[in-house]
Amino acid sequence: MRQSQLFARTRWEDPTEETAKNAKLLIRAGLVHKEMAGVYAFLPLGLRVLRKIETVIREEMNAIGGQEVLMTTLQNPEIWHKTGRFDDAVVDNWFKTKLVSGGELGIANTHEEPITAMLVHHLKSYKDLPVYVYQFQTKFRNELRAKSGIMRGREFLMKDLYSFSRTEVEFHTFYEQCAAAYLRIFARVGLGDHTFRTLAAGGSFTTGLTDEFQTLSEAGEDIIYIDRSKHLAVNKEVLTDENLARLGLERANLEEAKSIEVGNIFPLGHRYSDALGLKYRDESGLDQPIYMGSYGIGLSRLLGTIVEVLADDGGIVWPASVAPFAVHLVALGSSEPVRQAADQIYADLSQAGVEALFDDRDLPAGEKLGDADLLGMPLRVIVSEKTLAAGKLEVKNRQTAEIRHLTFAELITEFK
RNA sequence: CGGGACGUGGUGUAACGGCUAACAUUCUCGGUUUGGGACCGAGCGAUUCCGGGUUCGAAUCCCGGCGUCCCGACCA
Repeated sequence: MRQSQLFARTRWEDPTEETAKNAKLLIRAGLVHKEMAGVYAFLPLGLRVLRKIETVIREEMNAIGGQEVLMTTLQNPEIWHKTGRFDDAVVDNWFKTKLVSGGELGIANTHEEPITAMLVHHLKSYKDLPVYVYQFQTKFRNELRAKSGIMRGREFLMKDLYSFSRTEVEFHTFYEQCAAAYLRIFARVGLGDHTFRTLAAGGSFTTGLTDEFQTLSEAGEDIIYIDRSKHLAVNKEVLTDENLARLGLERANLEEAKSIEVGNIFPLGHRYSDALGLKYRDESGLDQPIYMGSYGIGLSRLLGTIVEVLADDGGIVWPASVAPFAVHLVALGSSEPVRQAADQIYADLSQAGVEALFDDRDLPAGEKLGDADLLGMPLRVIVSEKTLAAGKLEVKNRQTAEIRHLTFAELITEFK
């Protein structure tokens, strides 16, 4: 993409109304637009990151047998009455609206009920199970207080998967598969070293313990105790000797840290399947309850977490897996030879299938280099009088700041 | 929801109760310039968040509302 065509402009100064690092950088870089507190729109570059995160998650969910669907935002209250969760006293952060005819509707804040109710029409026999259904969908939650920029919004994109198993044992097998998939996802988006599977309390969904995936960051809302060698952690809320023993951890090896909850997985048991009448017929012709689990990752929060954790003083640092573009091609100077050479390299990169953002703007070098740092593509490739004279491109790694001088052919091999 | 801070061109700031609300930047036009937020010149851009009050006079003081951020509570 030619940067001269990109409508979203960068800003040099921090927006005064944001204090969170993720919001300051994402707004300055022109990746998001704040609509109101806790509500952020994604601009072209931000959307590209979101789509790449989505792709990573989709690949991992498909690999463990997930089937993707897209449920609705408008929700039928009848279904929710069956679990008692339409009541504002039970779920206090509903957004609701009304039909012209007067009937009340829910606006999706989660999807256990509709997915379970939908599957009543499709799951009948033990032969149909297990089934794993997931989606990428916007959730709306009427938070008392939106905060931390993009991290805790009233509207946000989430991947939610629901598992439907015949037995608790079958459920547990999948639960562990999903936990492993989650660790792969966080590793692939560049947060592997910073993210810990963490034992936590179940909240109002379930009585038992659950697992969270927590990324170490001062911007986090949680306090966890981590064992770095075992790469496991315990949330402060369930830090007991019994739980430590369960995980094979010892207090002496634990380190306290603030963290961001980037994902969670938990057993739902029969709670929703019973309430909504979802059951299956077993081999002997008897009806049996379906054992459910729920598995969530907030994509927009994950995007914000990547910014929080990996950014440096110069701006955002994207891992290659989720960067808007693999290469930021920057032409310095507007002389005809530089222009032509840069155009040619841009065309050649496209030809080679390398996604490049081409800064073809007629701006002073400092501004273009500053933007390149702020936007944070993994590789910055400079074309200038200097590089033309040397006959090689200057290639800078955004994360390590390493500078190399490569021919185009050498550069291309990086992407094979 | 309790507490606190704040609200002035697109952005960032300034202005004792008193002149045409100032400066920088962005943007437009012309010229120059190109390796770390260039230069010169000329322009455009504001109902000072909204409503009410005090006053000869309000961006400024008072009341109410709305909004934004922060702390706490809450967090499927």
